[in-house]
Amino acid sequence: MDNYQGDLTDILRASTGGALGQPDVPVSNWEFPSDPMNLASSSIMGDSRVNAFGDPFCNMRDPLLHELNVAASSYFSSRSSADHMLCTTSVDQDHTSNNFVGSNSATAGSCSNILAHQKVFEDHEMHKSTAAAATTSCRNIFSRIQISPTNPTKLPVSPCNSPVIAACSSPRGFRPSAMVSSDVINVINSKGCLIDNTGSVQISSPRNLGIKRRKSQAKKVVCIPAPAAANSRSSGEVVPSDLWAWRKYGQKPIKGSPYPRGYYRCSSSKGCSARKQVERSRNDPNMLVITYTSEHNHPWPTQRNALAGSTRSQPTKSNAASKSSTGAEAQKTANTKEDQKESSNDTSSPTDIIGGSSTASASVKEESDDIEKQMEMDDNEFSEGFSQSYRPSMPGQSDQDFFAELGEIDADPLDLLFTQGINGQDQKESKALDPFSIFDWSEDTSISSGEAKRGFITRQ
DNA sequence: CGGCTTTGACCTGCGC
DNA sequence: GCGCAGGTCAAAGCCG
Repeated sequence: MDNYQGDLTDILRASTGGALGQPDVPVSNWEFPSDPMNLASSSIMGDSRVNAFGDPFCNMRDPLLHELNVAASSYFSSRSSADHMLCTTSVDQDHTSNNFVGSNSATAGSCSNILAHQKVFEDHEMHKSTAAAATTSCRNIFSRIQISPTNPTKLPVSPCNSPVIAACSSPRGFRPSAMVSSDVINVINSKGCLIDNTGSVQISSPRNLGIKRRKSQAKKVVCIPAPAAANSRSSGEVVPSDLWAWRKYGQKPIKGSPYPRGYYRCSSSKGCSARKQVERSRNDPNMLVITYTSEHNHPWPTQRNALAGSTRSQPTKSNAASKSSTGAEAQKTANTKEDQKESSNDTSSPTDIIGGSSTASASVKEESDDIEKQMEMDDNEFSEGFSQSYRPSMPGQSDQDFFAELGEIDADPLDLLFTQGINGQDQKESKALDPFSIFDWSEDTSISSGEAKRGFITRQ
């Protein structure tokens, strides 16, 4: 949990200490859109290419990214949470990582969720979008901070090599990009997501460029707070879990980084080429940089057992260590709870899907080895890189419920997921539970799966 | 027994 | 061509 505290700290401190560069923005000024999901709908996200090439699973969303969206949904159910969210936009650069005091755990959780979205920012997609698109995307709570396609020169000198990030202000409550100072950007870069000089996410490194070109694979990079110890492995490596089953097949020390990089491949389905790399940010050990490579060639695992091992949060040796205090049953319980938590992510919680803890804030970023080259890439190529989108779970739960379920989850969230989300049934029911159509992820909605996904993704 | 992690060895691409 | 670094393989062992 400690790993998350810093994020929450950032949020709360920012909320109470005055928004960085925007201390005078009344929270009340920020208005909720009538349709929260439309917030996530930007012209950037409006690209239908994702579904254009017949990917059978194109309607599915990346569970991780989905969770981010869901978090927003949950967040929207709480005005107070929104307030905190607003604050997160102005993260204090002077934040410290571990001094958070959660006076309101529920709020803090929501806040973290919000932060997760706040830290979601786009990369190259913004470059491919027009300024108008950027403006539109500002409606997206997730993209309030985005890569600016227009004024890269104003970028702060960030340790990160990440593309230009510009504040994307809400047309209603937020000021224009000026509201987000370079400090904020720096914070986001340095803490939220270190798209900096860390190995796999490094953009400017000739070697990495070469590797990327060599691999010629689309990648998406997700930065999240390091999950709590519950997910830690014997090596101390924390591996966020998502709906996919990942099997670790390698680990390598990365030059220049004190933290090794773990290599995982999807084990949900044989033959699935999806892979991910997990490493800690060398600039912020509390942050994990997860690089997803390739794509799943199968739908979400429909049963949790399909993820066997994926949630083996305390495997083997580490388990033994864990058992020393709690015994095998404790481990079993831990795993079960983790599964539950992950499952709960399917339904309402974004927080755990990534971090297995209740305060996962995430930054989702995608990179390309070369923006210009990326720009040159045709749509088809792009789609091949991330053609797959995933159908999200349809929680229909309030964030309050979510927090309640963090403690005990009885129902199988996956059931909810597939009854509401995938089967597309009970839409009325979902509607009732989702007055804002938050969970209406049908392609016909203003925010298609591709939109939702592309809102956070570019290619690498 | 199946699936997982661990970890050293091997492979590959790139820069010099 | 060599060395480096990242990425992958596969054997060994653990766990439920």
